[in-house]
Order: sequence, then C-alpha cells, then structure tokens
Amino acid sequence: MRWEELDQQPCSLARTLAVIGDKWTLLVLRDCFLGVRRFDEFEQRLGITRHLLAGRLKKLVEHGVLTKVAYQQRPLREEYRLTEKGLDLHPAMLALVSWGDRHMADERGAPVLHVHKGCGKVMHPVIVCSECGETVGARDVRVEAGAGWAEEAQLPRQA
Amino acid sequence: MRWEELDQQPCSLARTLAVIGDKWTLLVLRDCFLGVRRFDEFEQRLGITRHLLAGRLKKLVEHGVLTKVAYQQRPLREEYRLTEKGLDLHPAMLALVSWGDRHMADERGAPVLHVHKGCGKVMHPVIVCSECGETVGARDVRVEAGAGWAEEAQLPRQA
DNA sequence: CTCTTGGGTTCTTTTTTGGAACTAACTCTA
DNA sequence: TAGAGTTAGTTCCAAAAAAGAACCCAAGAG
Repeated sequence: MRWEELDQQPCSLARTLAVIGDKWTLLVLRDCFLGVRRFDEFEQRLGITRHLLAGRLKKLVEHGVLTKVAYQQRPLREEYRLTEKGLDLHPAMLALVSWGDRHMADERGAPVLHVHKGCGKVMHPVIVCSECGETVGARDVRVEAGAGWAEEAQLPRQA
Repeated sequence: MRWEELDQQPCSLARTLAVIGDKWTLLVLRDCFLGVRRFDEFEQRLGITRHLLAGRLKKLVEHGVLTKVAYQQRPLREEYRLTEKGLDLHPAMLALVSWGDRHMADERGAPVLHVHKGCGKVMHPVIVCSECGETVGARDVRVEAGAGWAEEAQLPRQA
C-alpha cells in the first residue's frame, strides 16, 4: 500500500491519517494548540530539521488544517495558524493526551493540565453519546457499515 | 530528535506517539477494534508487509496495548487482543474517525457508523468536561503546567 | 513423504530522514 | 555604508528506515 492510497480508502481513520498520521505532524499540531505560530519557534521547540518542518507545514496548509497569515509586510513574514478544520482536531488531541496521562505518565503525574474555562476546574475529557448524552466506552459501541462503505472490504465478525 | 527520546519528553502526547504514533500502528488498532485478531487477517486486510506487521504487533504487545492469547495448542497458535490499556484508546480512535467523517468524507458520507448500544441510535462522539459535564471545544480550554512539567520547556504565550 | 497453514525472518532495493550549508529579502548597528 | 542579524526557507549528501519479495520452520492433513 502506498501512502497516497490512504485517503482513497473507504475509512475515515485512514483518511485522517493521510493528513495527520505521522509523529512530526502531530507534534507540530500540539505546538499549534499551545500557541506556537512561527517557523523558527517550531524548529527550536521540536528539534525538527528545517527541511522536514517545511514539508509538514506545507502539507497541513494544503489540507486546510493550517493557514498562512502575514504578520508583517516588507519583508513579507508569515505565520501559521489553525483553521476551523484544524481547531476541530482538538477532541482528538485531547483524547491522545489523556491516554498518555493515564498510561504513560511518570511518577510526577501529568505534565500539562487542561483547565475548563467554563467551570474553572482541571478537567479531563469524557466522551458522551451525541444522541442520549450517556458516557460511551469501547464496549458500548457497535460498528455498522455506512453509506460510503465499499462492499469488498468486509467487516470481520462483531467485536 | 531520536524517536526513542519521544517517551522521555515531559509531554503526554509525545509519549502516546512513542507507542501509537505511526500510520500502520493506528490502522492495526483500527482493525483490532473491528475484531481482527490474527496475523494473517491483519496482513490481508491492511496490505502491510509481514515484516512491518510483525514489528508493529510486537511493539504493541511490549507496550501492553495488545496481548497474545493462545487459541489452540499443538501447534501453538496465538491471536492478538486488546488489553484494557488498548481498549482505553477507543476515545482517541473515535475522535480521529469523527474528524475524518466531518472533514475528509466523500459525497457518499461516512463509511462506518457507530451505534450506541445504550440508546440504539447512530452516534457521534461529544467531548464533555469531567467536572461540570458541559461540552468542551478547542476554545473552552486553557493549558497549565502540571506536576510532571520540566521547567526548561516553556509554554509559549497563551493560545 | 509432500503439501498446506500460521507466524514469522532475511535480503535487497527504494524512500525518507538527519545535518549542515546556502539563499533571499530585508533591517539594524557602528 | 559595510557588515551582521533576522526569518523563512531550499539544496545536497550520507545514513537510517521501509517496501517488496523470497525464504524458514513446526505441526498436522492427505
């Protein structure tokens, strides 16, 4: 399988991975959510090579996750900002961070806390059903083929 | 930065990525959640090379995300199953799939539907605050340094 | 025996990274 | 006004990792 084929697959996860499915891209996005915007700042914080950083940022801009905004003319300087599409990745980032907090933290605990502006408390994300509002865990969900499903890719026996 | 350094960083996202931060691993996990358990079945469904598949499965087992369970003796045959730690990735998978459904779907719509067993309806995941129960979006959260934070890694200005 | 199945490992060729230097278009300092 | 600095890249080459295909092994089955 070529990586280019990924976004052709009838699977939303595969298509998501075609955009953000590598470590550098996710780390770039993490820093975006922390407020980093400039090429140099990404480079210094991540320790990524300029070469790779340029490629990752370009891909994210092409996919509409980030957008370049000029912050000065003469000389033209641009910074990278999350679009609405990019901001919409927040639940996924939160879920990944939360998993890391629970399963990969060292004895000092979570490195970063998320404070909910609404209630002012340190929160962790909880997934609920959009229809009934109840908490949803891995065993509470059944998978079904939807409209965009290709027949040849069979669902295996029920999980 | 070496990838081995990733899980040393004071960042739960980086540590999570050290385990599941590549495309094949995420696709393997997707299939795990769909009920796939055997080496051959992963190979056929993913089109991954046996070489890489073996490596990914081994790493997931080492990190306790999957476990090998014998399903027959003589000859010994083992299958791979999600552990509790693995099942706990469900919110993250759901969030990634949901983003793909919203932003990367073609005209036919979502390929896979999630049915909430509790209420029987097709659901999509909603993130709520563990403390007050309100829906949480990207702009509703402020980030603060926690106990496991290393001072040298500065938070940039507030997002 | 020989064939098939499940679960890998080895080998060779492509791709992708890492690292460092170079470019462009200005501005700031002496 | 010559030289140094800033920001955002690009180019080049060696080193590391992944793709693809073939090969291995043990335990039945025919």
